[in-house]
Amino acid sequence: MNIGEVAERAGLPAKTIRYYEDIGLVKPPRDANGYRAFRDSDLHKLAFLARARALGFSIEDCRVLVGLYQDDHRASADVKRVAEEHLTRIDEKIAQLQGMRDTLATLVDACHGDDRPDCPILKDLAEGN
Amino acid sequence: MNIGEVAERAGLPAKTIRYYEDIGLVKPPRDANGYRAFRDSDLHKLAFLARARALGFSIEDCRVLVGLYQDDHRASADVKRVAEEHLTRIDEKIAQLQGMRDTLATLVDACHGDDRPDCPILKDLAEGN
DNA sequence: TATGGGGGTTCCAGTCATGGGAAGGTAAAG
DNA sequence: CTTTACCTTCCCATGACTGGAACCCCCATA
Repeated sequence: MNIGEVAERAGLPAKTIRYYEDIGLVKPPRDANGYRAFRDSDLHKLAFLARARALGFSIEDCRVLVGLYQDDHRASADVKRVAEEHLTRIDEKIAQLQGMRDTLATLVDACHGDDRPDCPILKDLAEGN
Repeated sequence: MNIGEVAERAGLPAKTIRYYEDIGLVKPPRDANGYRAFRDSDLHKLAFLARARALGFSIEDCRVLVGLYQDDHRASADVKRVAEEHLTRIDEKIAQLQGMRDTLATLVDACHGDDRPDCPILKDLAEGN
């Protein structure tokens, strides 16, 4: 398989796949013409990566997860720990965004949004209450 | 005021303030020795920027907001529009994270987390359901 | 046999909003 | 005078790509 087909099937841009090779996540062999010759196992791994990334795992987390995936003697506890830590980070991020959202929504609500200059949004940013 | 004091009072790292000057957000004059000599208005603007950034506005949004803030003839509608667009982006981001969170929480829940290799998390990543 | 199109390749630069650290000048304190 | 604490500029790194240039390769058609 060439990179185009793999990109299509894994749901990743070709650029991203080249990048993943660059950082050692996949190691497809090369054809005589220099083209990457992806095996089924490479495609499989890339699809795995695509899904892990879609769940927000960092590249380094992905590296760990792929390692665990390929290790028949892994302990599911190790996988779970990685996932739990990621879940915690996501929760923190959501909480942070939610805080912004609430403040922002209050301000937007308080703003008339007409052609006059008075604006509680700017007032808040300027004075910080 | 030197950069250290301004950093302290605006709640921004000195590095960040230098960066903001670099991209034209603030333009403090210089003393004879080359030190930045911040005026009250610079401090005020930097505090404004710090709060806008804390609400998640991008640097470009901040540039617009500062411009509106300094324009006595602004229409509050213009401010409100910027804030509403930002609010929408935040809501999208929260929804996206919430989706990840839910999937992840389900998977974590389903994983025994013991020393055996069977793991629904990896299974999901590998097969994608 | 040219030529055109649609693959593929590498390499370099840019994104966003900083942060780290080096190398050096300056000011305040003891 | 020396130490210490600032300040300056400059360049590199981050994460995870994305865009683009310049070039190679394979196949089909006129």
